[in-house]
Amino acid sequence: MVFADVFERLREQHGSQESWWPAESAFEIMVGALLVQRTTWRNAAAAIERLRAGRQLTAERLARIETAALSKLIRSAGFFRVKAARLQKLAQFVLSVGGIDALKRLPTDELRTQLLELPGVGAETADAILGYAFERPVLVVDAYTRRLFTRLAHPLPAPTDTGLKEDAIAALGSTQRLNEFHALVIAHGQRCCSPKPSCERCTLKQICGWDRDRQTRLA
DNA sequence: CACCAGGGTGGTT
DNA sequence: AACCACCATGGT
Repeated sequence: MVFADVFERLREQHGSQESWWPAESAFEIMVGALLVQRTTWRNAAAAIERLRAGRQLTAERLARIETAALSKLIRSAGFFRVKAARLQKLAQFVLSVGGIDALKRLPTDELRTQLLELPGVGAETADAILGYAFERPVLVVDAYTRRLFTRLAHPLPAPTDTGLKEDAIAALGSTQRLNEFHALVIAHGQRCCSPKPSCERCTLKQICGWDRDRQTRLA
């Protein structure tokens, strides 16, 4: 109930979010999911464009390039040394299983388990890859999602990640709607509910939970 | 100048 | 299980 309601109201406020994660292949989305960690999409996209321009945006090339050379290409995404090593592990993994097409045939649970074994792939990145690269019906729970639903629940306890995922899948159903929901939550978090002042500028305060706030720190 | 961005990991209490 | 430091660039 809550999810479908929030979804509609976020859409009213921010508009539909189609093709929010632009990419030309599933592999490119996997690369982007690692590069965007704790950075802006702008900086991650610049790194992807440098990889593309250098013709390194394939599993074959990323698996073979020197780590130092790779880290220079992705410099703009930050944490470039750790991310370079992680990208190479990802590329090697894709090659070892027989390519992206082999991964597309795996059941969602099994695919998720294998993704989580990769260095640098935690719950959020795994779900982003599942949802956007492989179009599986999952919810990406990130810091924006937790903040929003913690505020909505206030003063009740914050919902758990697994609870949010189950409810979202039950309420929204399709991969397309789940992905758009995630995009809407981020658009809302970026344009409206900033971390610190807690929704001073929000035009739909009911969504942020600002109107039910009791001077408590909600971030 | 401080703060933040579409996290994950390893170590400490 | 809850914290903590660390990774590092680029925009505001």
